[in-house]
Amino acid sequence: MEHTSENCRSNCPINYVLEIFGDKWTLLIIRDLMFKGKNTFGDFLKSDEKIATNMLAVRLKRLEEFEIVRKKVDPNNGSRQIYTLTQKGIDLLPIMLEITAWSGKHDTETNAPAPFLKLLDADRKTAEAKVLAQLADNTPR
Amino acid sequence: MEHTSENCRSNCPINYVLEIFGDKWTLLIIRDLMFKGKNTFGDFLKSDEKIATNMLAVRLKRLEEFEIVRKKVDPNNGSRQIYTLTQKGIDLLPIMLEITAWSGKHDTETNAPAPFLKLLDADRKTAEAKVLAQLADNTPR
DNA sequence: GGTATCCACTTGCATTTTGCAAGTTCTTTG
DNA sequence: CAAAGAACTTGCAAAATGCAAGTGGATACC
Repeated sequence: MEHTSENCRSNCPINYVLEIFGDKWTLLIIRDLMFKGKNTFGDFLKSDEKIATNMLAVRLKRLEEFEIVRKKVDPNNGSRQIYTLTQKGIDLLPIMLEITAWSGKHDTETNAPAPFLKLLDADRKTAEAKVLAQLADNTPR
Repeated sequence: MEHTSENCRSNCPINYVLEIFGDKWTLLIIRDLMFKGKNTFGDFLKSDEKIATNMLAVRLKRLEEFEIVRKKVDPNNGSRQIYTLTQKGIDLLPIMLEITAWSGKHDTETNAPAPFLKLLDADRKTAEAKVLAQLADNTPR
């Protein structure tokens, strides 16, 4: 999806991510792909926040259009689609980690694991590498 | 504003920020406060994205409720309110910088200044300090 | 090979949120 | 004391969201 004067409000970098992620659902899909090892429509549906099927379908389509997510038929099961992050999607990791750190600091009820928050605070780069390694692990080749 | 089981979908850290910033406008106000030296209702209205007055009023109220923004009557002009970031708001800076870097990399049309993107890429901490210094400068005491 | 089941959507419709235009109130300024 | 500036508020149409039910293409089971 292109980002032209007809369909965008400005070329501000903050606005650019708002035009993609400025809703209550899209970023949850990224979270599930990035941290939870989820990669099918059914997986995303099972998350705590209970996205509806129509919302999920529209959001996945948009993420494909922006080339943040790619889908392929599961070679082991032709009725199953497998979603994966593109490099552009993987590049969101630092944003996701900063968000996690901020919520970890300011939300008293956060369920972010304390050891991970500690690692984040101590050494952002190691935390990043850890998530990337885990991502590579459960990504089907 | 509290974050209880009645008004929140989960205690996931990503979800926590979505419940506050999961719309197309709220983060633009933070941007204006953080990077553009804006601090009044009228200032925010003038931004490129053209937020409507009712949206802006509701968003500012919410940001106050979450203690991300504070308002005070301008001592030099009693009909003017001055909005400032709380510490919780200032703590959003790393998120904002990662967003800027991501958009700078992936949006070919971005208007983020190239020298700043370069600095961000080379040295996140210095970039952060620069913005903080500039913020302290134009914050009325 | 026919039936049931799983999975990924699609559709229809009620509810909520957004967007726009036009006030209103309060305060300062001349 | 009248006019103008600033910060909202209100009303209403249009769009987005949320929920429930339905569809269509694999695969699995007998």
